[in-house]
Amino acid sequence: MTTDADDRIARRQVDKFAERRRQLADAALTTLAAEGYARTSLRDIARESGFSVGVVHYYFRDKVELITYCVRRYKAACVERYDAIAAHATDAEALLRDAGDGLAATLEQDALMHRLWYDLRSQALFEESFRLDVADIDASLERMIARIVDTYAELVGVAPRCPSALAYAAFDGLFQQTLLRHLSGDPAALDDLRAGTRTLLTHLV
Amino acid sequence: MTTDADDRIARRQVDKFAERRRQLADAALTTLAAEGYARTSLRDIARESGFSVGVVHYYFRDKVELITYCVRRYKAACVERYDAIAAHATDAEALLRDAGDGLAATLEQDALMHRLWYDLRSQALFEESFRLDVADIDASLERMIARIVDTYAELVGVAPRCPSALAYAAFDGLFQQTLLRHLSGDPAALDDLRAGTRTLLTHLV
DNA sequence: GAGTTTTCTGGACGACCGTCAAGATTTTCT
DNA sequence: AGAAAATCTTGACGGTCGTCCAGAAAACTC
Repeated sequence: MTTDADDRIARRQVDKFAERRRQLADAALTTLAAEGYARTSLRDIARESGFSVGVVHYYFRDKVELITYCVRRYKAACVERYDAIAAHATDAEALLRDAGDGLAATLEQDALMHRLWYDLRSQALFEESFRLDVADIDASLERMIARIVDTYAELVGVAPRCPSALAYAAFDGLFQQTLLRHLSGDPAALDDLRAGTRTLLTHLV
Repeated sequence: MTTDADDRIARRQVDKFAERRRQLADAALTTLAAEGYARTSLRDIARESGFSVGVVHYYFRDKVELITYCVRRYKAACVERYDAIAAHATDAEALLRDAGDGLAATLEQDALMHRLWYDLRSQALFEESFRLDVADIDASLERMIARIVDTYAELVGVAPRCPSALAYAAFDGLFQQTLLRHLSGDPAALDDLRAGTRTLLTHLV
């Protein structure tokens, strides 16, 4: 049987392997965010990572496994980011402001990642390989919006008036349209997102 | 100078050339709808059209010109389809019903074309070549939603309470989420679109 | 230090891509 | 009927793609 020292050594190697996979996946996400799914090759990803294409194949069975791993990694980052939005508001007005500011902040700071999200969600309609992971992300996003809507409803002392799927759809549309405008250079886009968030929350609750 | 007969002959040839371009573009749209932008090659399009790749190159300078022409052709079809939605309602309840039924009908009948639309809109964020045409389509869609919202507002005798861009964003999100669900086989998707259309109209006006 | 294991490189392969052009075929004109 | 123009086919080209693998280099073990 192996000793604790054996376990520690084996564990260190496993951790090293996993750490390299994360590193490669981060290079992949960077390239995907910059170029889009359709225009990203394994050679591009390798170049971004500083390793050869052979290393990508050493750590991932094929391109599909790498992309799927990336989507899962993206999801983890997503959940972390969104759970923080409007998490501490204690009155309705503060929540309206924090929700709008939170969504505007994440859109501005991670515009290219959000663009990638819509790209991948769209690609998932044509390719099976990461469709379930994309659906998981959508479900997380819906929960985030439901949390904000429910919290707002509580703070104004009413029950929410529409299903969480509809609220999510409306916010998703607002976010996506704002992203398009922001990426086109529209200076009013983020303020319109804040105002739109307020309008949707007050009208849908 | 040319005679009338000369004009008729030249015109017939120009028409023949344009007709072949439309035919090739329709084959391209069919293939794009089935496979998505990323996975569609000129060879695939040629195969769908029944002509060789050389014919595609005879009528279009390159792939970019073909895709751009397709997007414009798609836009024309879009505008025609959407201008008919809820165009004849004479009371608020009829408009709510017609708008929901119209959006549900077009989603159901042209699901793959709508999927293509979201694919192309997403691609337009990464490639310049058809970005302006995609923006034109978005503007048409916004006008369509604005028309429906304004008509509803008139019928209930109030002014609309939110900007057309926000109304369009919310409807676009609803439509897209419904498309995702419909394509995944969710039997309730279209009914939820009808219900969601009603909720958005009544709450945003 | 030698042997073993892990990690990584770089070249090759077959397939596919967009584009081009010579020439065949069809259509039109005289 | 023959010539000209228009239309179309087919093969080739250079480039890119994902994948594979022999072997080099680095790290590790004894």
